[in-house]
Amino acid sequence: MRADARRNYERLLTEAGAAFGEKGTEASLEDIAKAAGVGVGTLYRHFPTRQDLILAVLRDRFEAMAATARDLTFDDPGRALRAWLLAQLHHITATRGLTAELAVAVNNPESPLHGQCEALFSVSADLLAKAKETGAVRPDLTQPDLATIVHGIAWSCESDPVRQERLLDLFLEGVLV
Amino acid sequence: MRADARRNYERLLTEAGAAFGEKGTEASLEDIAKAAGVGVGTLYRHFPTRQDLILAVLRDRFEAMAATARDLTFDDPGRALRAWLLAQLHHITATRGLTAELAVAVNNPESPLHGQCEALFSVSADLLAKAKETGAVRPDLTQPDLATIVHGIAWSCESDPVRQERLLDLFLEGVLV
DNA sequence: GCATAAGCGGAGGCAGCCTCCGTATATTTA
DNA sequence: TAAATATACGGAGGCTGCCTCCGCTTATGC
Repeated sequence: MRADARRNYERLLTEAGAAFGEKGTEASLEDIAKAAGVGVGTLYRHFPTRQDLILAVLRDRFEAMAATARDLTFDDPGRALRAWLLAQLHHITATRGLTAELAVAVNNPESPLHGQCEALFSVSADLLAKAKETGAVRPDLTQPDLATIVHGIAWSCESDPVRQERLLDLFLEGVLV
Repeated sequence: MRADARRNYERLLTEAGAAFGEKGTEASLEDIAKAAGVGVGTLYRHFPTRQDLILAVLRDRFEAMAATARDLTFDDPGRALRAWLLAQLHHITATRGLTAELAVAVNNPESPLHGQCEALFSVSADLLAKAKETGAVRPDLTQPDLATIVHGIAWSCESDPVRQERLLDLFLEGVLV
């Protein structure tokens, strides 16, 4: 790839992330191109469809999430699991505007991002298995349960991390006495 | 309101509900007008903005939900609360495509639908108070907690009522042992 | 039946989507 | 270093959907 092409690609990705975060996935692609200082033609050559652009932005975010996962410490399995779920919440919130797309990627095996999801799933699955071994969580809990509820919580109070954390704890601890 | 106007209004509402359910809130308004057998002008006179149309559709759904609430039986408070949350899940699922709008109405006091939400909130609040009295739920649980988690669950597995019910029960019972 | 208030509908201006292709520039080669 | 060429750029233009405006139509009251 030519140097100018790579440069434009990066700038488009940056501006797209900002625009999607501000205005949601319906942000004008012409505006994104303008913000990146290129013509629409260039945008469409790099990202033939809006979906391609969205996916490219998400791919970046997945990297960040995978990095977080690698840095997790594994003292108490129950606490480790909670920490990981909380980290996911923060990442999803940082991906404001794309939460719905993220959820599609997670739930739909057809998604081109599903492969990257798998890596994160396996982190969840490992932590979950450890937590089950030590009896920290109920044995019928599954990794998809966790993925789904985390996305549900992240989406339903997208702009309020405090409430997200509260709902996560309610979920973990239960509501019925 | 003239008879023909009322007729067109109703038909537009019906078609809009169908279109939003099928294609989401971005469904073409011209298509909706066509499906209802009227010109776009008529659609825009009745519903000056897309938002107005969405809100009108939701208003209908709220009525249905309020009716469900009135029919609730109040034997065991814990069970009654669960039944009400489950009923909400079903209604939100039936409002497929508008879940996000619904959540906005619930969370944003500025929304023109917030008034109708209040009626439903008070049902939740009553059931919640009763459940607390009998010690069926933890005392720090709030009505907004419930509203938010229900929407999160409904949204995160929009098309799978079985998983919705499972997640609701996980939430109620808790995950940590 | 007529007058008129109320309602209808689609033409048209505008914005954003996406394609296409002439122009410009990075890279390779001699 | 300069020519050759592969690669990339960018915006004009066709298209679709949004929304407004206003001349035409029709229900309703007298």
